[in-house]
Amino acid sequence: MTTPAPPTDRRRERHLAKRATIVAEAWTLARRDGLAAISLRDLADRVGLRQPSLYAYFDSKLALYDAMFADGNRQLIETVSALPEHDDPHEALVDLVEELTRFSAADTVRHQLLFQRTIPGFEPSEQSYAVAREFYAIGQERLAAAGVGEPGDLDLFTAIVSGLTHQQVANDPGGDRWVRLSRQAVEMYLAQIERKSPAQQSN
Amino acid sequence: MTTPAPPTDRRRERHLAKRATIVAEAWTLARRDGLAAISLRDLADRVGLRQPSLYAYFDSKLALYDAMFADGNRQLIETVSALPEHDDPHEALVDLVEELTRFSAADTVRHQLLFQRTIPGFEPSEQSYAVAREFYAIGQERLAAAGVGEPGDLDLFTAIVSGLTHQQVANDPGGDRWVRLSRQAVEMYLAQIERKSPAQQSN
DNA sequence: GTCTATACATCGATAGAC
DNA sequence: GTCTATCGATGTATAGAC
Repeated sequence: MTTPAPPTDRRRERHLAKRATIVAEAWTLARRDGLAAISLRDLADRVGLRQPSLYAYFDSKLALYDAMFADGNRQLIETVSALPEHDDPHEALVDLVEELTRFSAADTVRHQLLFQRTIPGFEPSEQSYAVAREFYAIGQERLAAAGVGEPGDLDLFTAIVSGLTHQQVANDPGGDRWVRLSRQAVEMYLAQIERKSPAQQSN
Repeated sequence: MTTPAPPTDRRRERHLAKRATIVAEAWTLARRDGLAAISLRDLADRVGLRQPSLYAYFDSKLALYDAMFADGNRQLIETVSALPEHDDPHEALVDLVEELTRFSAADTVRHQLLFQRTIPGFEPSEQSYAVAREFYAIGQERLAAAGVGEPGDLDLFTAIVSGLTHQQVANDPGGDRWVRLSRQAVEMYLAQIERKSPAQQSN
């Protein structure tokens, strides 16, 4: 996909390290100029290379976006994995939603790449998409712990989360206007689930 | 902003008509290649002009995006204005949300330009933004009719609508997976409002 | 208003030497 | 792997004829 793997482990390690540096610098550039406005010449300069040399690490600009997509999703997994354990699955869900809204608010272009289809021609590769699915599975787990499993209920939940994050990013980039609504949104959602099919427990 | 208005009404009319044609063709191009991938040379070809002649209608590419932004918002206002009247403000709200989700699903790039900040450097002009505010006012009116007025409650509502539309566009572009959830989402929302501050009436 | 012609800077991408 | 050199295409803009 990107380039034939170098022969020795040493070389391979160096190669991957440099690749990571390039991706990190690409995020910086994207934050400054916009995601679609990343210039490969600028990027190369910032990592001590000439523009054509980038092609030793990425087959194309879209391949760079793909690496950023995978990277952003790994950050997402790391972030939600670091959340403290909770006995109460409802509270755990509130924590999750608040954290996701903060995560998006913290980096507009990251949110843009991960959750919006905005770069013409870009579609995540199978490998990168697998990382995204891994995150989705974590969310699904938390929902299941709160007693939510119906497909339609899951869709409603993703809509709520995506709505909070999107509004936060679009209308209050630095702030917490929609972060503060996370708890209420989760309570509203769980009440709706409960209303539809009352569970036996409610401790 | 764009070009000094032609002297006579006849000329002005022609000018505006051609401008509208260009904008319409720009939408077609955006749907085919992506919003950020519109080429002014392509666009000029499609309206029977040479590329420099486009500058008789738009000062820059960003000015073209601005015209598209205003155009899309006018379509939005037209769409929600065409909704049938309703005695029940709750039902009117359901209709509105369903229609908004359908509207977004019907044209991904239009949704992208209207509701996501995706084009580097683009920011709506004051005039274009006024059209967007006009639409927002309509929505606010409908909400007020349903007894919703608190700022936080409005924010929660915009999050729900933006979530439904975004998920519909991103994960089921041609379909109605989230359109079908609109009614449930509105009922969930109104129940939450009612729970917070029970109203005197409930007819 | 529209054209031809032209200019400039920038861009992603490739060829080929080392 | 990295370089130089170069390609074709792009957006932007202007001059000047008609």
